[in-house]
Amino acid sequence: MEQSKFAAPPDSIEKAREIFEKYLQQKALRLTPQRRFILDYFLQAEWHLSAEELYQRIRKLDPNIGYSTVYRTLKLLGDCHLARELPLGDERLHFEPMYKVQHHDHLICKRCGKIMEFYRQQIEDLQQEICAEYNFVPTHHNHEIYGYCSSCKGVEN
Amino acid sequence: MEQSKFAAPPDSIEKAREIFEKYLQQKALRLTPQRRFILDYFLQAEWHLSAEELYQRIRKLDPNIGYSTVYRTLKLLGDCHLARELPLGDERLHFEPMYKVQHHDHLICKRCGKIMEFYRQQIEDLQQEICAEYNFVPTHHNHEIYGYCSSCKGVEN
DNA sequence: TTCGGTGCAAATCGTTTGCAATGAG
DNA sequence: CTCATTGCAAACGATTTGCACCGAA
Repeated sequence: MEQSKFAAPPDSIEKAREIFEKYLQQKALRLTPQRRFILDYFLQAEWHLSAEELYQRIRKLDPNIGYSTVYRTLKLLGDCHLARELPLGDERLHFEPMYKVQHHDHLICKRCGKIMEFYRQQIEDLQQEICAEYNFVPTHHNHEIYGYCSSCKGVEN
Repeated sequence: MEQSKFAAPPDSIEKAREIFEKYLQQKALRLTPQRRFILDYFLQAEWHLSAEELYQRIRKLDPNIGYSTVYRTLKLLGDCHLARELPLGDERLHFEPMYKVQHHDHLICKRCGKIMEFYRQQIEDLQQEICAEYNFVPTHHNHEIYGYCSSCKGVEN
């Protein structure tokens, strides 16, 4: 029974590292200092980041880590469910660390760009119900609601 | 009260044309043969299309319509809610004609690419409820569930 | 007659990839 | 030792834009 989406995220950095290391071993991949560094930095991020943002921040701490390594590592983290890819409406992909966070989806203001998080167990349950009907095994979902936040909804244009 | 998302889609090509023409007039934009042609072709599409697909099909019927005109017109159609932008997991954006179709969201198989449509009034209602809580005025949403369809769920890899 | 629209080619921009050097196991 | 990984720069692919001509209003 696949349940990656529904498994609780790791609640300690150590546990997350363990998941990553197991994943690498299983695929006969190597644990490099760069990968370890990116994992640690990413998991401690307070919020979702674009690859670019992550790269810029990491580069300040260690200028020897390249752009492509960040991209490649982010993909690995996605594969082992330590990162979640989020299409948040702009042209780039954002990544949300799956660490100590409860699953949630997003409300996005089209005017000021403000992003809020929401969660409804009922919606999660209904999705399960739908999947069962279609005989579909879900791994993850995207759910974003676009519109205008309280500060922007009256504003002209 | 904004309700673009919840307004019924036009149920005749004529009504859709009217919406488009009103929109253009209101913005002091011009109704060109290209725009008319793209509108008509797009609305009759049986399903969501990428800009590329739309361009290729239209080009067969009228080789004088350019790539950029398709993109620009699709954006206009999005603005007046005759097209809905869909991020379906691949690198490109798809556009779904909002014509005679009931609103729905998508189940996407990560292995074979099959796309199925689902709809649950309860989920729509819950979204409204969430927006009310956040004092947020929704215009539209994306909701895609990724996983494996019935034919793919047992398959190795 | 006036500007907005068009097609084309070039530019953008996020992301991916080829490659020679590096280093984890 | 081997072969996965790295950083860099070049490549890619979807989308956008500058521009000179065109044509809707």
